[in-house]
Amino acid sequence: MALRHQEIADDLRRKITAGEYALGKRLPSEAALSEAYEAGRPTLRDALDVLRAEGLLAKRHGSGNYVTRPQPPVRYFPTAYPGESDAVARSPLRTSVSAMSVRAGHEFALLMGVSPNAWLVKYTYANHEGVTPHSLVHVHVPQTVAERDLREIRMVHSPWGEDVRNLLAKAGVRLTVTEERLTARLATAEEAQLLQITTRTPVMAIERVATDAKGRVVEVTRLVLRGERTAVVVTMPTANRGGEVPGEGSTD
Amino acid sequence: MALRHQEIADDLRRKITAGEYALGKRLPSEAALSEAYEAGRPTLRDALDVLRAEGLLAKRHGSGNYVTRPQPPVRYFPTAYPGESDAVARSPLRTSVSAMSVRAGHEFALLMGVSPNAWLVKYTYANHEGVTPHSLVHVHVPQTVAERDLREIRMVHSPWGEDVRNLLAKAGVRLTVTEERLTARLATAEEAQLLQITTRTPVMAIERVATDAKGRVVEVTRLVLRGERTAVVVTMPTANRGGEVPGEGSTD
DNA sequence: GAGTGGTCTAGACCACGAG
DNA sequence: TCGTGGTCTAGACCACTCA
Repeated sequence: MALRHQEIADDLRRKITAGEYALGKRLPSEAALSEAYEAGRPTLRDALDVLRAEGLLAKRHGSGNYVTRPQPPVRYFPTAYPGESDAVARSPLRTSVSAMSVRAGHEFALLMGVSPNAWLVKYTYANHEGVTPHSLVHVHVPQTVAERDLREIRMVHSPWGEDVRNLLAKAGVRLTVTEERLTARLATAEEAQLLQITTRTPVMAIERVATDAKGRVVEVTRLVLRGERTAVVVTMPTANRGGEVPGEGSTD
Repeated sequence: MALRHQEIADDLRRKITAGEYALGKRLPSEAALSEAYEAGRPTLRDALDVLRAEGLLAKRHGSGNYVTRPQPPVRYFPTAYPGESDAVARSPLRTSVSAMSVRAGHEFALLMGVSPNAWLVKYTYANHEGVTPHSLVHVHVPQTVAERDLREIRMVHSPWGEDVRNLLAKAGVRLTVTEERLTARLATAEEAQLLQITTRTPVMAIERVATDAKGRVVEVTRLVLRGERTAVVVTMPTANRGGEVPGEGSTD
């Protein structure tokens, strides 16, 4: 069963890659296209959604649908180390940071093993790719883990909150283990508004929990990244594996 | 600006969590609900999509919308080691495997540094969570990297293709580095059909590339996992970090 | 066969953006 | 101001499920 909006997407994709609709040019209006394809506008919009997800189209509200080329995605490396923190120079993102004090609340209390009334410092990173919002980062640190004021961030070394880790390091906090939990889901209504996307756009949601030598959770960070504009890269050496096939010694 | 389908979703969520619609019970039909809310059916269905993404609803074509509870997501660990491969016992997934020989083609030729005409062994893993398809895994291995026949897999140790790594290990191939590249995107038409989801469902797409000591790429695996049913967990020791704040020796 | 969800058309009104 | 995309209603037809 061929879906109508897929058929239309296939035809438009062909025309785009054939150059019939040139790079940077505006497509005919959705009304005109839906008439040309003898389709309803929702159906035609579903077709455009397919091409947008492929990076071939960009929508501009009030202006039109424009032909684009897929761009290489922004790369996110789990637990990037300070040594790599020229990341900000290589990153295509512009980052702005703010900080405020908040109460832990039940959710963070559970995660961090503190009282729900405990004070946290919450850093908010907003990353933009050109003028387009790309990702949101919220870093939470208990106000008690460092004696000096953590609120001050002079220079952004990474879009992903690495500066807070640097501040923690300077304050003598040694992180031992960082666990990251990644899911692919649709944007919530709030995220959609902040990232200027719709709730039908996939995002990569990451929860990062860092623990110090005493087992205390000293950083909980939540990241929401535009899914189709982000690649999470995990590189692991396989050399230190056991090397044995389990349950089979030399069954050659 | 409050969106109508969000308002309806909020109201339905309230009724579900309040027990007005009990767990396991069927909701009124979409036609009835759209009339009750004085909304169009597409709008009502958008509202149901929100609740489905939250794990509160499950759709059954021809039957109805049923109240469910969010289940803990399936966990995927990048480059799980054979030592952990009782994973299959802990996993809630049922796995079936098949293998076939295929030509590399241009895409894999580029990735693996082989000729497009080279033969690969392609393993396909289909994972089911109960009766629901959860994920698809395609493992590609050059037929030349191992002398023995790789086609035979006697027992599944992991839903993610770990068995192939075990076979490689037995054949004397030592993997040194594995890189995984993760993105969140919408399902393609083909994936949607195989996973019994719609093309508006987010998936976690993973490309895994394993290299041996000689720098050869000996395994390329593509995984497509239902996004809202999967958590990728990355745990990294932070102890072996440089520990220095870059560019600032003792600027205290 | 009756009822359900899956998809589509037709048409409307609103919010945004450029001239 | 006017054309654009964003959202919504109304109604239709088809495919699937189950009694």
